Amino acid sequence: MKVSSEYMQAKRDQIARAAIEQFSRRGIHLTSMANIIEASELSAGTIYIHFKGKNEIIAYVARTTFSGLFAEVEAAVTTEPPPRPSELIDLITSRIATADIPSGLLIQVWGEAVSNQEVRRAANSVYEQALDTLREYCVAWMLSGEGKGLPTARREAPARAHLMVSLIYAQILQMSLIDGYDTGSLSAELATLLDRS
Amino acid sequence: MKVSSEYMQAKRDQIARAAIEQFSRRGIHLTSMANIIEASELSAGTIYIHFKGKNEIIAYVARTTFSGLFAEVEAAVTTEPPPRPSELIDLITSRIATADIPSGLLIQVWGEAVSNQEVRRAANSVYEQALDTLREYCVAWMLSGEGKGLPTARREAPARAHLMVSLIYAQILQMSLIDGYDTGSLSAELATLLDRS
Amino acid sequence: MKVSSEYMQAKRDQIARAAIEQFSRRGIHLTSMANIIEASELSAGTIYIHFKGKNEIIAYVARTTFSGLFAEVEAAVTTEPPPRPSELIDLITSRIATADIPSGLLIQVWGEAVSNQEVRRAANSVYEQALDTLREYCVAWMLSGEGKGLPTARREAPARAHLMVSLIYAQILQMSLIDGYDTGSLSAELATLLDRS
Amino acid sequence: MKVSSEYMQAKRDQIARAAIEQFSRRGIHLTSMANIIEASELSAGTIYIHFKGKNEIIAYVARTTFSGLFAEVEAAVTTEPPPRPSELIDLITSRIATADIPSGLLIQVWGEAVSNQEVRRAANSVYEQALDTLREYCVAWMLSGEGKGLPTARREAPARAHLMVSLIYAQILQMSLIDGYDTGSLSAELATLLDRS
DNA sequence: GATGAATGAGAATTCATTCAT
DNA sequence: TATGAATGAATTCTCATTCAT
Repeated sequence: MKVSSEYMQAKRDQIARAAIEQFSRRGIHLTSMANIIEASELSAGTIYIHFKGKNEIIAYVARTTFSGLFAEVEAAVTTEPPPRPSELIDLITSRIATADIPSGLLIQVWGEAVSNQEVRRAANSVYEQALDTLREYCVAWMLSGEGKGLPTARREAPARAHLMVSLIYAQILQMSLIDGYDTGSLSAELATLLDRS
Repeated sequence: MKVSSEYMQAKRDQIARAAIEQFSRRGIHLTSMANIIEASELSAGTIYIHFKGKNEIIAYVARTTFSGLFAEVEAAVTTEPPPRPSELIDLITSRIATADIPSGLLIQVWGEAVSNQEVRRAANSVYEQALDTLREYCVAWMLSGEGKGLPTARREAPARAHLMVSLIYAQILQMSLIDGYDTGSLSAELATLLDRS
Repeated sequence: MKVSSEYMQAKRDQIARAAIEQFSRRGIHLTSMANIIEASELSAGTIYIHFKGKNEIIAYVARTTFSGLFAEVEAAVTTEPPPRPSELIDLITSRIATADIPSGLLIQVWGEAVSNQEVRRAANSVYEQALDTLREYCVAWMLSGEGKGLPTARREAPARAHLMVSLIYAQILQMSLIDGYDTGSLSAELATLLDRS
Repeated sequence: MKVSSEYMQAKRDQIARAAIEQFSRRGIHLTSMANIIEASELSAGTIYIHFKGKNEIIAYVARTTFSGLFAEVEAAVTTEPPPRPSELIDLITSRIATADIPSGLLIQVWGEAVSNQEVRRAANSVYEQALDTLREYCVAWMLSGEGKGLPTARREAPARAHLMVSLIYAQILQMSLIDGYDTGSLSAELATLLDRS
């Protein structure tokens, strides 16, 4: 029974969606395969046709989660007109808060990365990509928003991008961890620090 | 064979130390009770005399880990002479990097907090304490380091403290997560942003 | 690998048979799941597909045991030609002695009923059924065997049925408990007391 | 530290009382040594000074329970003036119902006797004693109550005693097992059958 | 004799994975 | 490909018993 690879990919996503839902609700390691099987409305055997095992699902979900994060970063930097740095952080933060990838999962996956090499590699890879993307954004912003010259911009952009990544990660962390956390309470401060136009 | 409560506390710590070591190495949920039993050099029964079960160990380790984090924050703000804000973040970060509580455990525990109410409460509680402590530090710094008046300091301190907590958490996250991460690469930037003396 | 519900029921019975055998030999609570697993020639996991746990097995075995007892009562009262009361007790007693449900298990299950609500309910339910069945038998016997009128029969049957249940239970008890017990030694006496035809 | 044997016996009884209470409430095998230790207000070590282990406690409790039963039988047959047979059964039944040995424990101990040789021997021994005592009572009753001659009485007493034991055991069984059981509902019937004075 | 922390074998149960249909 | 009953090693936890104090 030959099936299209679209079909296979759709099944993988169906399983991944179920896993994501269960992982965020119960915790990655408190979610059993039985939980995923039930939530996906598939059978045990079918899951194992599409994934080699639970570890592969975890790795896939981790990559999906990181992709989601990176997609928001990229969407934010390409917004027109270009947002100011503080607006960009707000934008990313608020989009992640409402994304179909629960932000609680991000922290869990970071925790997983500590002892799981495959997940760790994915976390590093996404981190580098985000840093690169924000570096380019910072160069552009310094040129047009702050009126700096290209050499100056290139020199200062890495540190600025690093700061922005840090603030984004910190917002995600606090958003998922702190009950009643107000994302906005950092925004005003960031505006005065980052948006020197 | 009556023993003192110090003895009992020492046993708890012996077990907790073993758990911390195993949790950081293997991951919290990939550590079995058997792993903790072996690492603690105690018997299964003894563990269960001192802890109700694995969940209680996790919660205790989480609280210990958070206490360790808070202890570094407090040690840093009481350093003499008072460090500048960027120095304070450096100080906390570097102390955590070398503390007996592995920083990888902190991230895992944050991940655990997503689905474990008890751990979550502890995470929130430590966060509030750290914020309070940093707020006081910021007021003091603005008065003496920036020459601001008390009303101004009081008004601006919360946002500044929030920013500092965010940066500390972000540093911990990157330190544990990003291979070859250079803590110092953020320091210079922070100095220009935070230390307006 | 979809299977019929008859197949599932057959598995339950296979497990129950193994449990019954082990329970009678070792005692209910001295039988471990490992004993049942081995005797059933199934795996641990399979047992737990078919029963929620040991308690469910105990309850199922209790119900099975009581059903077996009631089946003998019912078989005896419908014997043709209708046996005299003392013959009926003999019949039930001797059938139970040779039934595939060991009579020792009955006593154990009665003991279990003291502290196990589910088993207790089953014991009460079977008792009531047996009493009802014997009451009908007594009415019929008084009408045809003793030549009494219907009102008299109806009035006297409950006490007679109660007496018969008591004697049946007492025989089972002594049969399982007393080494070298001779069931017959009560029969003659019962004949003179009960069979007033 | 030499102590009197009265002291030792008192400790044994203290432990046995705790065990009896726990056994009747929880079931013999669902009672842990820890339960007995707590209920007896002694320590684990002390229990093991006075009993070799749990099995010895069970055996001791079983013997105590059977002794209690036999004591009621004996008390009843020596009542003055001599009770009629049906009164005797009533008397024994009602005394057991209010004795400090819970009747539920009797059934459990009978259940235990199925797979525990020591308890079984005790059960048999008490049964024989009760039978002997009731045989003597029956002889006496037939002589004085029914006006029979000694040879007749001696010939008929065994069967009568057997019947009485059976009825006593049956009453205990139903009393402990059947919710809302009315002991009296058998009494009237027994009066007409047994008290042919 | 009394204590109670320590022991470790053994208990019940779970769960990722397989494979006959 | 899909199914879901079967597997059995691994897991968490308990408990009767011991022994140093």
